[in-house]
Amino acid sequence: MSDFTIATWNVNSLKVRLPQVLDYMANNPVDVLCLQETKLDDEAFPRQAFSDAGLHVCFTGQKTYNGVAIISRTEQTNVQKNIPHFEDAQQRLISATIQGIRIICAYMVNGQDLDSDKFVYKMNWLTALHEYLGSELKQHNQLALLGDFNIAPDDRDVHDPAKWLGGNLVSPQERGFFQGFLDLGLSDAFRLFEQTEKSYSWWDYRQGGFRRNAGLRIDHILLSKALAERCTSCVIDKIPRQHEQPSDHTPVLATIHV
DNA sequence: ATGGCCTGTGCGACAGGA
Repeated sequence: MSDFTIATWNVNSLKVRLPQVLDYMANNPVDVLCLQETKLDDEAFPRQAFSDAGLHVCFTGQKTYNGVAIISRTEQTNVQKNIPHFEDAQQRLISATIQGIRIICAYMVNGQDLDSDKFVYKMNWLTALHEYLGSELKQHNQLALLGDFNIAPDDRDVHDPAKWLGGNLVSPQERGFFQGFLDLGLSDAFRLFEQTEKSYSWWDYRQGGFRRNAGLRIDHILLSKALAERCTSCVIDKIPRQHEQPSDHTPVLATIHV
């Protein structure tokens, strides 16, 4: 038996954060790292830097916006880009099987505002993801969905619930989709364990958000039953958020006894 | 204070993020 650690990190530009990502893989026992907001098209992706470090990688991206990647220490098979049967110009999802575990890396839609066209797109995107997850769970007993969900599932996950009440990222509609994922049989790995209060994964760059711990927990790891039963810890690693030139998100890690 | 910051684009502001 050994530990298998999977993680998710919205890097807010892989071009800027590449040294931090390589450093993170060199110095942490992370077997799989899912990245979001790479903001690079596939031609510009630094594949050589990862292969030089002995890492496997799959990715799908576009210039300026979005973009996702999965970094792993071992081979990846059955790589699938985007959500099948969902036409989408935005590159927000990639799946791969690694050591028998189906890994789905997602950068879910922000939505901007409840009366925005972008919120309509968010609802449609989440509907397509729910359908895809149902189909993937039928084929894969061991499945993990990791990423930037752009949903704070509970008021515990919001630094100032009164200020955010009902707004984008915390609306009943968005939380309904999160609950829908749980209803498929997935578990929020972070809530499998006792956690310190006011634990967040994102802090605004403005107004000293990190210093004041004015954050949100919007980056999540959801595990199928077979993985949740063998999950031994889930933590938010705040150290990268303390670095020079940090991403506004910090990594979330889950360890599974395999 | 529907601003404050950061990134990309591309060279001046603006879009987008959350």
